[in-house]
Amino acid sequence: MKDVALAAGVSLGTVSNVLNRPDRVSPATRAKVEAAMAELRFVRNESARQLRAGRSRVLAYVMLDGSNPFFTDVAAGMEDAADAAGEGDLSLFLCNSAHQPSREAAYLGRLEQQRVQGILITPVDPDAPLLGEIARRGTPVVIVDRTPAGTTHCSVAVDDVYGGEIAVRHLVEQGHERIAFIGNHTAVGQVRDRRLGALRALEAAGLGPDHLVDLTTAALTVADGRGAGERLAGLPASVRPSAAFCANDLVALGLLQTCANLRMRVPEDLAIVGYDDIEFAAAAAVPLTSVRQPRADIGRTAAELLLAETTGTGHEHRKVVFTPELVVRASTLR
Amino acid sequence: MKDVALAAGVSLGTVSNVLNRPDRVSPATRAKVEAAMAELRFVRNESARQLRAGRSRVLAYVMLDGSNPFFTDVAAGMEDAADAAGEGDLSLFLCNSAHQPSREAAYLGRLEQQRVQGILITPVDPDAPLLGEIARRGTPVVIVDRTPAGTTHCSVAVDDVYGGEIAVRHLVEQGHERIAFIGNHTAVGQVRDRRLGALRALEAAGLGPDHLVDLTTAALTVADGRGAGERLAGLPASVRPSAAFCANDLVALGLLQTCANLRMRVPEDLAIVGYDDIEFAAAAAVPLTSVRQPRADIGRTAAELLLAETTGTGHEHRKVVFTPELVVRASTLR
DNA sequence: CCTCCGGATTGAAAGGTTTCACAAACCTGG
DNA sequence: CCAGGTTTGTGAAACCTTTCAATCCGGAGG
Repeated sequence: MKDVALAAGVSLGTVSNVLNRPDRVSPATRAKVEAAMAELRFVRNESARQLRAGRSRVLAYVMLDGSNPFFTDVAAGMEDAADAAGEGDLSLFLCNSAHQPSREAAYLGRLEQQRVQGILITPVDPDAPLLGEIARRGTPVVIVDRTPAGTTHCSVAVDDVYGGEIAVRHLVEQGHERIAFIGNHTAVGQVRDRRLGALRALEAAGLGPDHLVDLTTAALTVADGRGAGERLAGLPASVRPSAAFCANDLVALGLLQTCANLRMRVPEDLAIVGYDDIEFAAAAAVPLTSVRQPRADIGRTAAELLLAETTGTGHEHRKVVFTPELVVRASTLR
Repeated sequence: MKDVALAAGVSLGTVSNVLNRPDRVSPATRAKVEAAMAELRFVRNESARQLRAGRSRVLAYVMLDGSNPFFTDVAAGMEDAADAAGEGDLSLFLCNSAHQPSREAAYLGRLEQQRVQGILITPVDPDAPLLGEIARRGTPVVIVDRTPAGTTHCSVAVDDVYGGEIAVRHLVEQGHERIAFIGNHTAVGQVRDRRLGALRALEAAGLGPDHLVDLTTAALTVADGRGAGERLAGLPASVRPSAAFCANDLVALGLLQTCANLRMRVPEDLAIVGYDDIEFAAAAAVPLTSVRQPRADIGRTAAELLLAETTGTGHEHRKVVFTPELVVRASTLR
């Protein structure tokens, strides 16, 4: 900027004014300065800018799994919200923790040091103390697609119990009485909630919890789905479920693939319900019945909550919960 | 840092030493300083750090399409390379241009102002002058999965002509003589090259260019594939191709879906070859024959080239070209 | 002709770190 | 006990902006 000022024959302050308050400077000077900037190939230094101004124009989304289309769709919703709100002055950076707590922590540290305007995150563990600390230190954090126990952040999630419920209710209505649950459910969290919903639906139909057959996987990938499919096929016919409810679509697609390999017909031999309704679910071997989450809305809402927190005064943390819906396709309709 | 220095009873320079050269400071003082940092919840200010130090510890990948698993897999390869090279001191931020030149330009501007260490990009237009300007101004740029005409950057790409060639050679070997090419080929670029390879394979088999039937799409999405499928099905039997080579897997999956809807059997009525071999290709309705690109290697190599450029002295720009391979599955085997 | 006003421009401080020359304290061996 | 060397610690400059009070200038009003 000093060089530009020199070249244009004005003071440094004027160059800054051209950049930040162009209306405060006469058209003639502005033209001179702009010419000098072009001439010298001036590029603003964002570090200095941010250091002095104190604020940053960057949001970040720390995704749990960049290779799962669900999260990239959520991210797309955030981008829309940021574009709409920021008047081109706001950008969203994506970080992929790939389920690794260490990577997640590294990104969070970096973002906090960078003094980003706010952090959106689908965390490995929504109750990790680190998230609360960051929020307390002043960087707003919004939890996406998870529900934290505490009240230090806003969050946006989907009613997973209800999602599980409608999935299994549908299967029961189709006449299934033994249903596999395929996923990595733990004591808390999303997958547990989906399973809980499944149990509720069974109960509502007068079927006990023993009608749910757990096939536990390590994670929720296509490969896990394939493995679970093989285990399922290996069960004796007397106990083998006639339907499977998968904790996400990747697992369901893997399961579907195993079925194709083993010549099990879907839905005749096995009905399948997935979760997330990613784009590929509709294009699958047998188009997949799935529980649709409003992906873009989740992202958009999360970004809006974050922006409200950074701009608004007297902010109250909110927990938004969306309601999923069942999309019925061939994989459950005989 | 001033506060920390005060609290620990040392000078500001010492605090900096604890942070940057811990071996230069005695264990006792270091402990004092670290205690003060913890007490005061000190978070380093990256802007000031970068302003003074001049260097940044951030790489960025500007993806063309975040919702295409191909690019997220490429990004994963980059992350691995960054982790390996940076000793935890380097992070990769992802930006999604979503095919929009304006968004791409906005990200590039932001990244340049941020003085990131380097930019990886799959550009909308690999020959856009902006990229050259950025490189000339000093931010290294590596072009990913595209081949720029000029020589201002390193680039990593895949031999698309060869990819098209092996795809269509395979179809010809399977006895197909009229082959649809589904994609948005233009005067230059990737899709054109794949089509060119297809023509070569036909020629090598003694079949003229009229044996390739162009079904042109607007973009390369699943929806485009569906649309192309409907057009293809509408062709009179006399001219309808018996096989289709799709410019990417998303298109192929869309096509496959239309086939299922219209009761066209794959591969009996229509053989299909995709491109990219994304994970979902194997899990599709009929497992998809596809041209596999070494996605993670592309990303890894690109990041390594970028890092070599930033660290090494006397850097020469290189263009790395990988060779794709055909993965044959049920969609072409009758 | 003078005063006053408003818009345009200026100059300097401030923001939080790194770096480097330098000073202080300590240790070694003679 | 001292010269010389090593280890620790210090202080100030520099990095590039933004911001704001202060100055300048031309013109309108009296």
